[in-house]
Amino acid sequence: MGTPLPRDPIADARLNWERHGWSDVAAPMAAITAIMRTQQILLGRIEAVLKPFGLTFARYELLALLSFARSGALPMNKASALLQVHPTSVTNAVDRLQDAGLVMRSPHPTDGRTTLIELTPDGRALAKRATAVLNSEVFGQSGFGDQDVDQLIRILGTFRQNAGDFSG
Amino acid sequence: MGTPLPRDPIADARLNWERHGWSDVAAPMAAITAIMRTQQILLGRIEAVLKPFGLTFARYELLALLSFARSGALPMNKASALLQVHPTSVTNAVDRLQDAGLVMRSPHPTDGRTTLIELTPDGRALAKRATAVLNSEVFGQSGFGDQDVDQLIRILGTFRQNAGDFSG
DNA sequence: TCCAAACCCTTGGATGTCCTAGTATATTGC
DNA sequence: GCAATATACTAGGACATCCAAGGGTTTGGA
Repeated sequence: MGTPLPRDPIADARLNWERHGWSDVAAPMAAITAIMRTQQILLGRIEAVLKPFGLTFARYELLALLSFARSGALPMNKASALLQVHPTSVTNAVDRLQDAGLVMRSPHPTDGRTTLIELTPDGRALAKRATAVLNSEVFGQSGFGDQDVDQLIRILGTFRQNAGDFSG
Repeated sequence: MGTPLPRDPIADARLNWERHGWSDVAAPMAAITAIMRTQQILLGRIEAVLKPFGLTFARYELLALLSFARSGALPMNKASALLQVHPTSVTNAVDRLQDAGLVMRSPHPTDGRTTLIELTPDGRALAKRATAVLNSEVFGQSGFGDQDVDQLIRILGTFRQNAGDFSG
């Protein structure tokens, strides 16, 4: 995985698609495959930055979400919905963050079914430090031009809305 | 995860970034987060289509790659490089495809270190059928406009090249 | 020639994601 | 008021990914 390939494997796949008579879907296939690969690269960069903090991307996202909540606490199901991940994934992340002393579980005051996730002072401080490094090392050096960033936000925003992510 | 949110969570995150004085990286943060989420949606669609075939995306990618190789066989390390995944992931995928009778391992004729992965007739037939459904159900209904597809291929292609994926 | 370095694949361990069930609590309808 | 339904979280299993380490093979310099 270290050495660059002499040719773009996705461009090659697109040519293969066209050679097999699937020209009508070759371009979207290439675009979708490129999204998959780009996500993989970006996730790798993010995880490398977070590793010294003992965080993974999944755990960081939860910490960041909590740090933006006014009370610093959210119900599990709310976090699951906002992060767009399966409830069991939130349970998993909370388990580990709790072991690390970064969040606490507390009962919901009126609904006995609901568990609140609450940021500890340590968790809030770590979220702040991790965000600062992420901003400077990843988001500030994304490698996308300003106009391309705007294009991505527009194209992927439309896609996510059509996919039913949000109604906005 | 079923009900659409009333607001775009990524747009909200961008507003939070700006409110905290990180306006300079708020847009790339939103673009990168959107890529992560879009990948998640697309992967879900792909896996749903492949499930009836007993395939996952990782295993399908390997089958498709082999079906485009002239001899129908590739060394493990070649497959790892072309698919841009860790060698152990290829080992894992080959194990399961071999159990399903879709590929075979065979020794390299001249290099005793290398193992060749070879498509069986069943594997070749399944790859063909799965690709047909993927083309019609996913790539043919991507939800991206033609111009947006071209933009994505351009933007992400540049990004991947700068990230060292290929030297092309 | 010969041994160390490089290379290739596999195993074992850790993480994360999802799915299917199962348990506990709330709400609704009769 | 009590049973039926709905909701919220947890437990266990299947997969995929990566890293670290190990054993076999090849290559190249001393």
